[in-house]
Amino acid sequence: MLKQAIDNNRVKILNNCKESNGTILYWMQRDHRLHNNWAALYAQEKAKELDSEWHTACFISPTFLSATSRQYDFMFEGLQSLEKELQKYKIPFFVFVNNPADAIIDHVKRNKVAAVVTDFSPLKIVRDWKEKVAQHIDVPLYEVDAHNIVPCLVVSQKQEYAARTLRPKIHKLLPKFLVPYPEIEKQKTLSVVHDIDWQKLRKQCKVKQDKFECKKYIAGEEAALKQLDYFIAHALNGYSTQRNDPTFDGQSNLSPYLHFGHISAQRVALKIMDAKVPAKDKEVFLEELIVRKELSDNYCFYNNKYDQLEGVAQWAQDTLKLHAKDKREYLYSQEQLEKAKTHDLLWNAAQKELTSTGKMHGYMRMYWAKKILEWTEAPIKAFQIALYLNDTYSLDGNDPNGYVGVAWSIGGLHDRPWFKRPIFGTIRYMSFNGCKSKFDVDTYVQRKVGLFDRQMPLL
DNA sequence: ATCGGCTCGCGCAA
DNA sequence: TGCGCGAAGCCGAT
Repeated sequence: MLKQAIDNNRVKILNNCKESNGTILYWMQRDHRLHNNWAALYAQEKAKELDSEWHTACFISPTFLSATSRQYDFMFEGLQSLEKELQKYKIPFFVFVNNPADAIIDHVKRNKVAAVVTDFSPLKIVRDWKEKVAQHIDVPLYEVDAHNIVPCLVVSQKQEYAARTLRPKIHKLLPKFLVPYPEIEKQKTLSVVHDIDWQKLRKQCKVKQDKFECKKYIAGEEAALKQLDYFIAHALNGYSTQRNDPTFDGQSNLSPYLHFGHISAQRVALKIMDAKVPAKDKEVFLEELIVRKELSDNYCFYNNKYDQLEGVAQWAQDTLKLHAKDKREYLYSQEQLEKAKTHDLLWNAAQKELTSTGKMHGYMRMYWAKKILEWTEAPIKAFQIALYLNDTYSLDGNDPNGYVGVAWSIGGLHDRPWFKRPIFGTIRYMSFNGCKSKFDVDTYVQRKVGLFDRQMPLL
């Protein structure tokens, strides 16, 4: 009997097919890493069971939602470092740029594949691909949640109302799932040797060229681990009080790495728990890393209107409708906002931080999105613009976290109603004066574009 | 500097 | 059926 390394609750079979003879294909979709990856470990385990071997393949869509060159360049950088790691472990690696579903179906037909293993994503487009693949291949398609510590489908079977309803469910299951990972083993021989022409593949992608100069960060697992070490050494101590001060680089800056799966949240959590800092700081960070992040997957999985304002609670939609005709003191177009041309220097600085660094400080993200609601003619329009800007310019754009962040800011998602105001109704309001009382607005505003403190390793 | 009110509804206790 | 309390606040009173 083989040792069962993976909790079977992490695995879901998406069709009714039986395994045949051949290799195991790991369709790496969301989590671009070899180590600390339950989907890769499951592929390895399946291969052992069949006394066979496993391969890894990425099927890159030529376009993806609102992603542009900045996210694709970062992703390709990560995949190139992954290629080297896979070589070390003698795991064949294939990369295709095509419609993912069609490309996988084709690949499975042409090769002797015993089963396909993939990772988990709550996004509609990815679920559609998987459904098509599941129907058109004649071998099993296994889905393994490699992204969440407590698997999204296990922790809750419904859309959760707020963090407070998900939190106890996560904490109850953490001892079962927050465990160290087994090792990936080297395969005996690299059975398929082929060169990947990265430049050619990148050219096959049809994403738009970035309109703004953006810092270039080093992608991949090694860079992510460096960033994590930097955060633990310099900013974790005091995190609970300093994280909401955007003049201070007190955030982990791990979100681009977490988004592309260059680093596993589970590994981050285990490392944070070991750090020698006050318990309160760890607690606050882990709350954000685990509860709030996994709440985003919960929302997107159980609410298929996650990318529209219509997805939020009725009370929030009602209150926004009631205030639809309220006078807007300032009205800006998407283009004015994109170019950071508003009367509010604080808002402009946040927008420039986004376009020039590919990240915006977490606290500013809330203020930024709420002001878009205040300065556009309709809440639906505000939602669309905020999502467009986030998904186009944030390195972690097109992620459940982004959808939920915008829905929280503009649609009161996972939040409670607050004091009535024009335009906002009972959606929580945030003000310039509030920022002024919390941090030094001038220091934040006066930072020149490109000089925001971002300790992520530069390319 | 600190406090209370604002406002809705889930989940649990009774 | 009642009650406590919640993902990040604001504002005015004290």
